[in-house]
Amino acid sequence: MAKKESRGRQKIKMARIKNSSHRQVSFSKRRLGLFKKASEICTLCGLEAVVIIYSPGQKIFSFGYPNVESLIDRFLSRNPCTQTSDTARNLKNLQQGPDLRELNSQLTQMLDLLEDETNRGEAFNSMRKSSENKWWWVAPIDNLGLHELEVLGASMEDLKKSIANQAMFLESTSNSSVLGTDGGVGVASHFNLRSLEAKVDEFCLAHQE
Amino acid sequence: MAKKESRGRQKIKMARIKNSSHRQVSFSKRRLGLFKKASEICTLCGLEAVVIIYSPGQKIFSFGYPNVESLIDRFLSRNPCTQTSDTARNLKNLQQGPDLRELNSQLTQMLDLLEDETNRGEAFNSMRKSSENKWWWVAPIDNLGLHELEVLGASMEDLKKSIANQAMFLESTSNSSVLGTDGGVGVASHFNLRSLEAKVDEFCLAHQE
DNA sequence: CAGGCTATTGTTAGCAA
DNA sequence: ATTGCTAACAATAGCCT
Repeated sequence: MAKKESRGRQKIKMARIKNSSHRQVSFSKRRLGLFKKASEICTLCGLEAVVIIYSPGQKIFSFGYPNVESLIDRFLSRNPCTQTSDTARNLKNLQQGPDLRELNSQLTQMLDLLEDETNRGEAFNSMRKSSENKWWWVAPIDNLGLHELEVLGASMEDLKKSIANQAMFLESTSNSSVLGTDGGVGVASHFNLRSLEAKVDEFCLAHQE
Repeated sequence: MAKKESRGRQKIKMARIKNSSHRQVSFSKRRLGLFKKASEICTLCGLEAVVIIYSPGQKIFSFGYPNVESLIDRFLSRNPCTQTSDTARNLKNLQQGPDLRELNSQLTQMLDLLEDETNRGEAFNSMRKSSENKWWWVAPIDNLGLHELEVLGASMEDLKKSIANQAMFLESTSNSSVLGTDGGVGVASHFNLRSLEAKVDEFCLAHQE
């Protein structure tokens, strides 16, 4: 029995990771961690929060509870440091979330709950009551994976009755110059949290009409 | 030798904490934790991020690297789902950070570096090179503690030459109806990260003219 | 390149001040 | 309401598949 003893983490040095590959990995992992933390503080403390991450590339990752845009809007309204408030107010009127968002939010919930369910299979019972008025939301900066979204959305309907809580995170691409021309050509959308992706994928295929 | 064995955390249940007091404590701690995580991912991965938290009260806590508003602005610009983009563009022109911000940012850095310095006293040596083009910033939603800010700012100038890195977090109140009338009456501004507050306080008093 | 694994470091409830 | 402490939990860097 060989003993593996040097596989754990080492102390991290707080500086930009030089190795691009390692940096990317760290980013992926930590992004999820950050979003999870945000999710937790929202749930535990019953408050609203937004996290937006701009990757060096063209991707924007954002997480918001209950909704990214409304919170940003509120932030602008509350932030009259510049002449912003006026503009922000106008913004407010225009700012109404499409329906794609809602779908997405439900998707989000499902994915995460699915995880919990898979792992334990009963914790969601008590969640159901307290989470009906809460909606985790992951912002699609552009149109994002409308493709997969529809697929998932369909199968989701089946599950969403019994699950609702926590958060999941979604990536959206906004390659404004490479792939997106006018600002409406979302590309990639990955859903990952632990091993959820695989499970969800199964589910989707199974529930596809 | 009395053994204290039941003082650690227990498994947290992911639901809103009923006890308002506990919830507040948890919020304080977790908020710092979240900001720290955000700070870390920014530093390690060399990217930009924003975190905004809306407490149930009137307070808004926000953290942004390198700058909250510009990132939010960018978010809005990149998010043409509604007719927002137009408005956001206008917003862009108006949005220029005052100078108060800069002061604040420097403060921020100092505080954190101070911690590191206190703890180790030499790690900051290598930081200095790589952090010159990075500015951690904590957003004052209103005008925030202009009071303490000035006091700190003064003493800060003395230190800021030798320190620059990481992030610290600042709270700003936006009691728009209670204390603020027009949107220019910030009130509280606390700086905390571990035991920094005390140290900084000392420092400020020492350096006050 | 994404996921699984695990030793380690990091975070944080519960107390007490 | 924030901080220090400590022991539990949780996140994750380094590896490997």
